[in-house]
Amino acid sequence: MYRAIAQDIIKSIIAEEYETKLPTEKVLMARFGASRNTIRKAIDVVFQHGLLRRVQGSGYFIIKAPQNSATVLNLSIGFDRAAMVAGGPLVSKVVTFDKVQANEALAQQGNVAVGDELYRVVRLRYLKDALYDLEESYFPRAAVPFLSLDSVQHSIFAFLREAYGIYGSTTENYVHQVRLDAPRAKLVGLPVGDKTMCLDGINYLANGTVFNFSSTYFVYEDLELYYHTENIDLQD
Amino acid sequence: MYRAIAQDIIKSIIAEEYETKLPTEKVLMARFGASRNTIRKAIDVVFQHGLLRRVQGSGYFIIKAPQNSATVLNLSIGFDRAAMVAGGPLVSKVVTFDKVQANEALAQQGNVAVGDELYRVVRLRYLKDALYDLEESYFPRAAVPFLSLDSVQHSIFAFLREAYGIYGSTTENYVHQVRLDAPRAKLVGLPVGDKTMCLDGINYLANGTVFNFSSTYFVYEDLELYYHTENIDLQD
DNA sequence: ATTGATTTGTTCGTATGTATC
DNA sequence: GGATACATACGAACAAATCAA
Repeated sequence: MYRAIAQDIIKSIIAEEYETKLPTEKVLMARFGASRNTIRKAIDVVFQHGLLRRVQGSGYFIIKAPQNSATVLNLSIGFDRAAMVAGGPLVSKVVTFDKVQANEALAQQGNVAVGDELYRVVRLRYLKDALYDLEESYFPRAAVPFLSLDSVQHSIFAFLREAYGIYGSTTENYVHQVRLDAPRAKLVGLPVGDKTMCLDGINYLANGTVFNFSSTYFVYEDLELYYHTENIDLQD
Repeated sequence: MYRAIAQDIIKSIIAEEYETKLPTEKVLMARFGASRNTIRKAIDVVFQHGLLRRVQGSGYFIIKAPQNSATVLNLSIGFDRAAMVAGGPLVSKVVTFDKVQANEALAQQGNVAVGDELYRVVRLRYLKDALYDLEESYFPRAAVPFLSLDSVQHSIFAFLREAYGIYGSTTENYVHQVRLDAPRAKLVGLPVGDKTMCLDGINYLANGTVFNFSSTYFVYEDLELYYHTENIDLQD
């Protein structure tokens, strides 16, 4: 229920139905026929997407800036979702699609056991003919029974959602800079040793198992990763 | 109440009082003498700090990895807080401390009006003699009445909290790569044009006004910015 | 393999506090 | 000061996933 309401509110924000503020909780309660607790839970979700700022006694204010764009990826809504609306869908060119066994390094990176069987998908992704990123993605077979070449050419997450009802619940993200090695540099057309912004992510199912982990090397010019945090006053 | 409980739970996690799981809600209710809703609200806070993964029917599992360290900044707990425990306090060398008026670019960056009076603090920060970052920070005088040179040499946020009860409620963060211009390159000792990871942040008070915005250029080797997201299933 | 107990997830109602207008 | 609007807290009930007997 609160998910649907949140979804609805987010759509309204994107459609710019509200100028600067959300309607009051009271109004939303009437509109959606839900209790105050449910409305507030829904607003929490919208807030966590980085779309709101709240002021007690005044209201919920819409944040204009982080609207997902070609150069701003709102990671608060999840990388997969962010990448889907970044000024048009990304086009994937599959470089590698095979199965590998997790070695020490991969096991460490993906929080899985050494020897686990993994689908490996390496893709170059383009936004309107401009190279956007290089994505090296792994899917443990224990969690993902089957991946087709076709699914891998489009949105893998969308495929998993539709085919298996697999949906990520939490993601751990690490942003850092990496000096490109020769093979990767060649793939993205940058000099060897170039400092590139990289997002490492681990995606968990609701039951706590890893169904995906990946490294994404960003090439696109002037790209910004946006996210939003709430600072609760934990006086110590 | 839920803040204090959250604080307590976080301390316990850091002190490694729990092995892999949190006690059940029932136990926590008894321990803190609070209702289930309040306990769950507190756990939400801990969760948003990126310290937990939750599994319905099973429990709350502690995430080991993102423990703040010298090379991992957990931004889910707020940059200021993360920087304070990054393997020892950072030592600041103040480069500039003065008052300026917001020009077009600053007004844009900080979501303030052109002409607003700003404290400007530029600092180099070190971790055990190694340069950690270059921080260019601005504090609108409308929100921050006074800053002393002394306060600026230590944790400014701690000073604001203690002196004025000023506490940030939400932060908007943008991570990107910047090619260093000559003055900045000289300050940090990197080549001009070097691609450097930069964190732009805007900090808001609970009443919605900006009390700080900043750009932080990271120099420290192998630094990773960590954050944690929850992906709510908004089926569309 | 089914059942039953445990544990977290969702939703309602209600009351009171606090900041803003 | 009064009305409005968001924040916090308690109690209760049922749903859904997990786990152990």
